[in-house]
Amino acid sequence: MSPSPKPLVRKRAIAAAKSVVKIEMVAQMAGVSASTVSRILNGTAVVSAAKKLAVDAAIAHLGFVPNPMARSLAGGRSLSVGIITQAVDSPFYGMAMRGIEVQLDAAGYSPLFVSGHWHADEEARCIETLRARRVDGIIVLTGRLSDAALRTCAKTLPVVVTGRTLKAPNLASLNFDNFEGALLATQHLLDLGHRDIAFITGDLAHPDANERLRGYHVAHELAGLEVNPLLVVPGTFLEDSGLAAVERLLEIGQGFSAIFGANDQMALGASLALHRRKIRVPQDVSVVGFDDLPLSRFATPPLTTVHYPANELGQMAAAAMLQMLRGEKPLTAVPVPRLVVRESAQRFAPERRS
Amino acid sequence: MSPSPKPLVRKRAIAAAKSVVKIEMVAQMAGVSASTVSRILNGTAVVSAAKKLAVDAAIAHLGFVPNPMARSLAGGRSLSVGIITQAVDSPFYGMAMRGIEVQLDAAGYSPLFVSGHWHADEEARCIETLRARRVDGIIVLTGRLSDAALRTCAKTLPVVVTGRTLKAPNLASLNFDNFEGALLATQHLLDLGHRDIAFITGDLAHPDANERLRGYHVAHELAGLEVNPLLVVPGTFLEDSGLAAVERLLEIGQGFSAIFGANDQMALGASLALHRRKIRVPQDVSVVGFDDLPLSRFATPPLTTVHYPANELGQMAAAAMLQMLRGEKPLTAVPVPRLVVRESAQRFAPERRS
DNA sequence: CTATAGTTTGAAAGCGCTTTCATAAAAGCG
DNA sequence: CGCTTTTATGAAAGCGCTTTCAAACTATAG
Repeated sequence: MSPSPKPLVRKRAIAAAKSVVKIEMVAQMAGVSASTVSRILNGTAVVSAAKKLAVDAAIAHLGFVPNPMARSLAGGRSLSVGIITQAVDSPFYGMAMRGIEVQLDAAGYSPLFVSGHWHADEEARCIETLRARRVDGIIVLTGRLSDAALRTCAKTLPVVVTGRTLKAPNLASLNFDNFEGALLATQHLLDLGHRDIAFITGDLAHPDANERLRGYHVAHELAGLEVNPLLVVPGTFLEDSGLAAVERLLEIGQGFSAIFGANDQMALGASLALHRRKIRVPQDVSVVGFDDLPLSRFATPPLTTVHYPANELGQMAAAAMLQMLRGEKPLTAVPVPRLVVRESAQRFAPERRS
Repeated sequence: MSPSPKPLVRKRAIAAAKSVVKIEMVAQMAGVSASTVSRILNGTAVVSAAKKLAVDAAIAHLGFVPNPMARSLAGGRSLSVGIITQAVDSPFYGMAMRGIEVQLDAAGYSPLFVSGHWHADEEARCIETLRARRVDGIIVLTGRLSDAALRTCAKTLPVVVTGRTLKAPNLASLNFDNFEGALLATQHLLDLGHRDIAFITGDLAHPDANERLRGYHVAHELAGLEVNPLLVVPGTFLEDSGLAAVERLLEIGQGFSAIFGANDQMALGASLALHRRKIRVPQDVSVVGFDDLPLSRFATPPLTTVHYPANELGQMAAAAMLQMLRGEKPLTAVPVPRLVVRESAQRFAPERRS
């Protein structure tokens, strides 16, 4: 046993041929210590102007890019935030994701997208995944997670959630006013003279769906009208459920002059059902949707719908997250609903079919 | 200067109240060294069955989850792969992303999505971003990057690219047969008796767009027919360009009995233009698209289109990447195109408008 | 039985940063 | 002007893992 610890200067076999620039090299070139470079990089302390200049030059010259893994490990933050979306392949969530991406990127954070597919337990698993990846915060786009679960999550990480209103420490909620939107849409139809307005609900396990339903009801109330319960048909937010809903309505012989779908996808499905029965939109029946998907503008006919500012909402969610991460109080104002009038709804004309 | 290095045992202030389980704690509980735990975690070496059992138990008991940052830093791999997509908010890329996500996840890798927005230089910047994040590989979904740029990139990282055929070391390309798909669609229209088939091209800066155009041409050739160049109208892959294309055709009085849009979005735009002019689809004019977007099934009328297996393609791209990462030769077989016949195209009936 | 090759295991050296602690230099004060 | 307070800077200790190296065993043979 040789007590003299021989200076084992060995090299990792892994390090690829092209060695990346490290902070130490920058330090050396600028004639300062690594600590100083780090301080400049993070703005953690005051550094003399001269040294800052030298370091900046060295960084530029060497093309140094700090290794995020090392930073995270040492700094205790990962500079990434997890996004729980419901479906990466949904146009709707896609827009929100885009908004988030833009904001986060500007602040040097990376988004980590995972999808929960509308399952509370899958979302819970997503949270675990994200936690394992050591994200600095989590943005939940709507979803089925219970309020309690979110609160618990917020105990250890800042959380931003959309699609519900929830007050809790370390948690911000951005809720688009679905009620107001549905109110607007229903009133539009009412204003056009429609009295028998069918409503295809979304999945009622979902707060959004309930709020939209409520808007439909309240619009009637405000107009002093009764809602015919037979005109309210359940849907799932998917196209085929809109189609099925209309077929059911037609089957039971329930008359209606307009349809309000709780989202565009169902409204489009409903349109197709009407088309199949040779019922014209909007001449025979008016159709209104909710969400304003990009494609709705180009539907046949272009769909009148409530604009859902998914992109802005995403941006705001990200902004709120960044604020929380900086220890500020997050802003939670959201854009107000706006009806986009296109061609799928027109004034009620009595000479329609039953 | 005291030469005796006093044993500074200080604690980080950062470490939150709830300390996470570390590998050392597992080691201690299992009565082995951290090295052994690591070896079991990674399967890097043979470990006696007894110890493995003890360690597994300890891991389960403590709920230990290795810190990916530390792993990456020490191991030299980040266990993440970068995906350059063109638009996170596109239904089309969304499906591919979903496919990628699934595959990667199963292998313990994380996807890192960035979008290039159809700009070569923006994509180049994306590559830098990803490289800075130390991804282990890059998947490029189509895009405008030059072949040369991709080859260069492949020198330092495994690359998988879709939407083009490219042979290079350390690079796999998965190319869906757009030509064959367009051939199928055009032949379908030809078989239905159509002779004046308008074609709305995609953005021709794009290989896919060219291949689809070629399919349109070759289908005519094979049928011994001439293509009327006036029937080929440029588009951009976006809905409004499909609409504009049809309007142009109508304006110059060019007769046609069918339209083949280089993607569904344009085909849908075209349908709307027809609808506006009171031209019925498919009675007056047949319309065929390409891509088979989820919504196309519910268009009015449901769109006949070429199915683009975006999800499968995404899965395959991810699978190929994982194979490369493991040092295997990647499989690059892709699904063959398939025409989905729905209701927007029907047999040519001469009693149509010009 | 002792020498030799083959296995399993642990100690310790990093991976590339951040941050603490200590020190040297600069500044303030009587 | 000596002495205390305040900066600016550097040395070095981790962050939580992986991996090398060598030591401790075990099995195989001479």
